Amino acid sequence: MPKLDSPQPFVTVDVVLLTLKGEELQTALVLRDREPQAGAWTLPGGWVHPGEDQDALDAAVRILRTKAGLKSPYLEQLHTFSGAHRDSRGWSVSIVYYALIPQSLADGTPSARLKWAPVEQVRALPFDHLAMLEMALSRVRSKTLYSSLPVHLMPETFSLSELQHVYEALLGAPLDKRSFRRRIDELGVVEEVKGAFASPGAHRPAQLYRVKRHAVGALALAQSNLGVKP
Amino acid sequence: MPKLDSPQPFVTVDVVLLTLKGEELQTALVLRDREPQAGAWTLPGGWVHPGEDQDALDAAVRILRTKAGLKSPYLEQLHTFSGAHRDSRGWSVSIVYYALIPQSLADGTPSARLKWAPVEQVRALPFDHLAMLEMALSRVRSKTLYSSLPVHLMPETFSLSELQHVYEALLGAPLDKRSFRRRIDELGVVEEVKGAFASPGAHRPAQLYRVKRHAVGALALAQSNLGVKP
DNA sequence: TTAATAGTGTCTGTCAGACACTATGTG
DNA sequence: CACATAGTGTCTGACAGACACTATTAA
Repeated sequence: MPKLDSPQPFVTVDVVLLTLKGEELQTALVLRDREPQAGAWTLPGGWVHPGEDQDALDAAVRILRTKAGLKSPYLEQLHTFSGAHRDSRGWSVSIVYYALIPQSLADGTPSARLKWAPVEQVRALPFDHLAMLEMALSRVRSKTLYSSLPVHLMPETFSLSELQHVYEALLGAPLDKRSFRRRIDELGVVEEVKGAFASPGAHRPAQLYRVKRHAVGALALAQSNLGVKP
Repeated sequence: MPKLDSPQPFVTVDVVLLTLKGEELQTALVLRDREPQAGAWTLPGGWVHPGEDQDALDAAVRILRTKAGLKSPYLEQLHTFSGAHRDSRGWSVSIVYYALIPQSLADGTPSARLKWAPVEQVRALPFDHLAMLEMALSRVRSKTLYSSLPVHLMPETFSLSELQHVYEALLGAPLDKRSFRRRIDELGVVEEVKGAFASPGAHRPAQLYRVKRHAVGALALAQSNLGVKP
């Protein structure tokens, strides 16, 4: 068992919870109610409850439920931050997850203890929470280049143009419509909703799509760019 | 501070240490000397020592040093495994790293308590160590497709043909020589060793290369395949 | 009819893969 | 010389990006 000359690290879970409002990526912040950093806005997080949580993912789910009133969004482990000095209470470990939710779910989380902040405007956070946020943003943007991750930011049904706008907002660059649609089609993660169209103005209505059930992670990297022979 | 109705999780670090012997990827296993699983071969790991380690990476470095006699190979965080049942002693967290070393370093780790096992022949390991090994293999193979990660398996100097054989061993598929050399050149992580050639037989000697100092991670994903406009 | 966005047809430059060719050592 | 591997020149099919074109609605 552990060395007794010093206490064991304590273990927490933090969650970078992201949504897209309009063209703007926003992150959830909660008001800390105890020291250290009481009264500061931080990423939602908390202790692991060994009696209650099966594992750290379970703890992340519980934290999303209790701090933001959300259940089962896209949730994935990001990184584990640890060290003697990241928290003034001593040697600590934070297993960090990131979650993506559609705006409709984010709007259903009104609370004095939770707010949504545009990620570009978050310049400082307590502990090492800013590094966590930045790593999550980097991961999401990187996955946007080659996967269908951003579909988790979309509402139940959406048009391909709306999805393209989301990709463009995440990448900060315009995309070619033809290439975008080809790629989304190839990923095979969305399907038409037969007969459903969006008509938001004086123009042709758009076919609506939804995420396929049991859609695979769609992370399959092509065996290319290295000369892999078939 | 933590809820006192149950003890806090305990925190360990495990390392998937990989090298390539010939065409065969091998992983380091160490003999456990205490319960549970005393006498079993497991991944090298150990408790975090809060008084000694600055952070978990520091603990991984210490574990490599004390269990394998190695220092500062390529070392990167892989994933954190946690839960109530993965270790019979209770709710536990393992922050897992993976490391790559050249064969010459691996050969310098002779010990009755450490052995090298071909990864394809490892069918069972205690705790959840097999899942850790499999995730590390998956990560290494995936990064092989688009990065220069495998250079860390190479000796100080090496020819491009040798490097290609390593890539082929990792991917389990033959690569096209021209495409491979183009790609390695584009990655810009190796440089010629002027005047150094390998002459292992009755044929033209090969230019030797080494990893560039301060070579960037070379993980820059191209902004392509989505129609990103310049 | 106009305006505005949805969606498609199709060309073209680029480049990964294929592969033949040259280069250069040993025996 | 033959032989084996190192290294290069170059063609080609596929495909990402460009972009113009058609489709379809509301006003």
